[in-house]
Amino acid sequence: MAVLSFKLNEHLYLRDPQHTELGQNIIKNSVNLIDQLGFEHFTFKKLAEEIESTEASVYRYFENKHRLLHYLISWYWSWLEYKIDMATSSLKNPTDKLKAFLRIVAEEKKYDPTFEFVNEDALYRIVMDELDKTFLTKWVDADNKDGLFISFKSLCKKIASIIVEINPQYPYPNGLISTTLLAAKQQHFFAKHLSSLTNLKDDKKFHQNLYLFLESMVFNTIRK
Amino acid sequence: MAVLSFKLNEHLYLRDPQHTELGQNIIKNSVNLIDQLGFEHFTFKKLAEEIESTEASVYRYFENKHRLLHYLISWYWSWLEYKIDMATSSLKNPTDKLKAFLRIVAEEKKYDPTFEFVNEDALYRIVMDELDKTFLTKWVDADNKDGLFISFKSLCKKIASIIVEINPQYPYPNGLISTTLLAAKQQHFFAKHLSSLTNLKDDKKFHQNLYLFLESMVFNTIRK
DNA sequence: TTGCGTATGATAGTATTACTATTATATTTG
DNA sequence: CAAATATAATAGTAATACTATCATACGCAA
Repeated sequence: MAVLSFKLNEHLYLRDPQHTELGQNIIKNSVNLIDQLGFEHFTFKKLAEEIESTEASVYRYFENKHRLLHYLISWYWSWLEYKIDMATSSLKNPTDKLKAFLRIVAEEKKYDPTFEFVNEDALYRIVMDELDKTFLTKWVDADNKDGLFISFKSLCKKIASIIVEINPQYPYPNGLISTTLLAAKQQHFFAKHLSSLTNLKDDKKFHQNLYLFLESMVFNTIRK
Repeated sequence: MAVLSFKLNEHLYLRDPQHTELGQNIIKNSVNLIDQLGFEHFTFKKLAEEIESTEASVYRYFENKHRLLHYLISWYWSWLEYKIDMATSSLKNPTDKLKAFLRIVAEEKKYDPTFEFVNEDALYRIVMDELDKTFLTKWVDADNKDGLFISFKSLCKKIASIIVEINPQYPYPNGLISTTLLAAKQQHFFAKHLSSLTNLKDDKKFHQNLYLFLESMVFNTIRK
């Protein structure tokens, strides 16, 4: 079986976790632990206990837990971009491409056996709950210089260029896409926890309705 | 001079800070300190040093710093709703009302002498940087039960009802408004720190252009 | 086979944080 | 003046986010 992995920015880690067993264990179990405990209550100590290693060993892979979160979320965006590339490569019409993009953003994230050591639905929940913590810190600018956000930026840029294809006059393609990506996870969060802030319900039809919400917003906004 | 104050949910505090000098000092200086240090590096100890009081005294007003943040942000939403009420009360046409709302959301927040003990532009920066930390925690559901989010919900609800007036067929008024409110502060944040995620520049015309971005998104999305 | 480098484990230690508790003092109110 | 209440002063605790040191185990090259 072909093994697919993503090349992530080197500043995300001290030692590449994809190359060693301990590294893969760190990734796998940190996804599960952060999902369970929430990022604030997740510590390298607890992770070390879980994988029967030591705090010091984890610190040899990641400078701190914040960078580990960056790593996981970058992985998520790379994975999403990969899925979007697969879905759009055969399409010619930019409108179809944009729809395919929205469908993948809105769809349910399920465990994908292509990546044995990442639990995608847990990772999706982490993105939903913790994404903003990667940039809402005093280190944004430094992190940005280190290139920690390139996965997200790359995805945004790609979709923005599709919008430009559809309507070269629309002046805010990047803003609209970043808004759309963040709205997708916010609406899911609100459906779960603060239901009066959304009209979507956290039920079986959620992903379908989220798609309709995003589609109407994006296509109406950019039409000439 | 008339003194205006907002009635905020009682669960936000242990002792109402608006009633005492120490309380007002806590509010005033916590706004400035959080703005300077960021919420993570802000502590009650540092605040106590600043106001020449003690940690224990601050804890008599607020259960913890998280609730204090809730308090400040609830104050902000109440203030915004008040400004929107002022601006829209004389308007009959729901389209005009919605535009007035968007103008206030997008406009620059300046120091307003009506509220001597809150520095509104510092508070706006806090909202921009720290808002999401009020709900992205393991206590969302408990906090929600305590009513800590009513200021934000109340604002959302009010604006959503204007959308319903304009187009009763549009199915996602609440989702669109929560998206708009969050997009406003996200785009400002991106303009400042991650400029490739927006098409707006953090310059003098920022607020004007943010208005145009939001207006085109909202009005195009809801039109019949 | 020896020896070397590297990855990991074991253990200890530190400054800071987010509190809780207790007691003393000052101020307000009845 | 007495009683109630707010605040100050001080101490203490468990957890966190690291850093440092040393020992061991493993693979590989001479």
